[in-house]
Amino acid sequence: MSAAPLTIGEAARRTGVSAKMIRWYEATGLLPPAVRSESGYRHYGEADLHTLRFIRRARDLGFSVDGIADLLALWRDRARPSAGVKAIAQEQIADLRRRIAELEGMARTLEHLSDACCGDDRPECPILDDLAAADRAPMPRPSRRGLPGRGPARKSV
Amino acid sequence: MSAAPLTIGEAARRTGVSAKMIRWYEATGLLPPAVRSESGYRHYGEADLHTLRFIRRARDLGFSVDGIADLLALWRDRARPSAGVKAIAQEQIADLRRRIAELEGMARTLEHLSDACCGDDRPECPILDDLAAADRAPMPRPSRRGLPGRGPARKSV
DNA sequence: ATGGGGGTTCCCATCATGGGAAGGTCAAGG
DNA sequence: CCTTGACCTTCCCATGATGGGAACCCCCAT
Repeated sequence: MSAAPLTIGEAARRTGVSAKMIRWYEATGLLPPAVRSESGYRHYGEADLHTLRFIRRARDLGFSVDGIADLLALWRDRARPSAGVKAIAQEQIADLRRRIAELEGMARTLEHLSDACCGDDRPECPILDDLAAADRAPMPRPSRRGLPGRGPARKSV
Repeated sequence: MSAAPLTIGEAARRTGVSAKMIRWYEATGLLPPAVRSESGYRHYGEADLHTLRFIRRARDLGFSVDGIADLLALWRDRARPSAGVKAIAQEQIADLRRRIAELEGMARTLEHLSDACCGDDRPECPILDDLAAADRAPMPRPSRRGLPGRGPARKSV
């Protein structure tokens, strides 16, 4: 057994987690410190690759790093009750549904406005009229809490 | 006319844009430098409030600050063709739809997994089994490009 | 032995937002 | 007049997950 230890770049290639992120996960405690060669290179074995793929998959399902830490702990505890895992998953689902609903609301509003705008050479524009409408209640901003949202924004719309 | 000039806090209260953000919008050029009193306090008039409400509304529709800058420019240009505005709105809609589809995919997958997990005292858990499945292709991460995603993440899942 | 590819650390940027410190200003009340 | 407290100013820092890049070290193959 004990396959040849892989360097971080190789581990990155095989798991789809970038070398940069592997280092970061280690620095922030999501991963235990990797074994080092004499010269300081990190080395990874099969078990590490497994963990990295787990992380990668969880990220793809939208879990935050904190959530993944919880999942990893449960994963390593072979006696865990599945109820705990299911609860985490359902919180995540609820979170996703909340975010979807928020975006859906925005999209629908914009679609209405866009449909009402003829989009030709003339300056009349219901979209701008809506944005500029002065009669909006200054609601206390529905608190953006709980919207991870991943990924840097596009450069410009 | 010329109503009494408002302080930044008052403007914030009336527009739903926090004082902090008003200063930041000014610092980054989204807003022109505000008029100052002798002692350095920023003062805002009706036109400024109007602009701030415009910004607030656009943020609520998910536009990035860059997008809002474009919209503001069009708004101020009374001769603009509405086509430009409509194009921006439709890009934004497409962006929202893309993000929704991504989240929807995650939610559906998780729902399948969650449904398959009995969530009791026993340790068997299809959710963890899926996350741990080793046979995943290390696809080059579907490039998170173009997903603004607003708002800081929740503290922990 | 030399070159190139890849490792290491450290710093910086993103995007929109809030928290907080240190210090100046203003209006109301004693 | 002076205090008090609310409000303003600027400046720095943190968030989350990610990438970019510099400066430097290491290892293997020609």
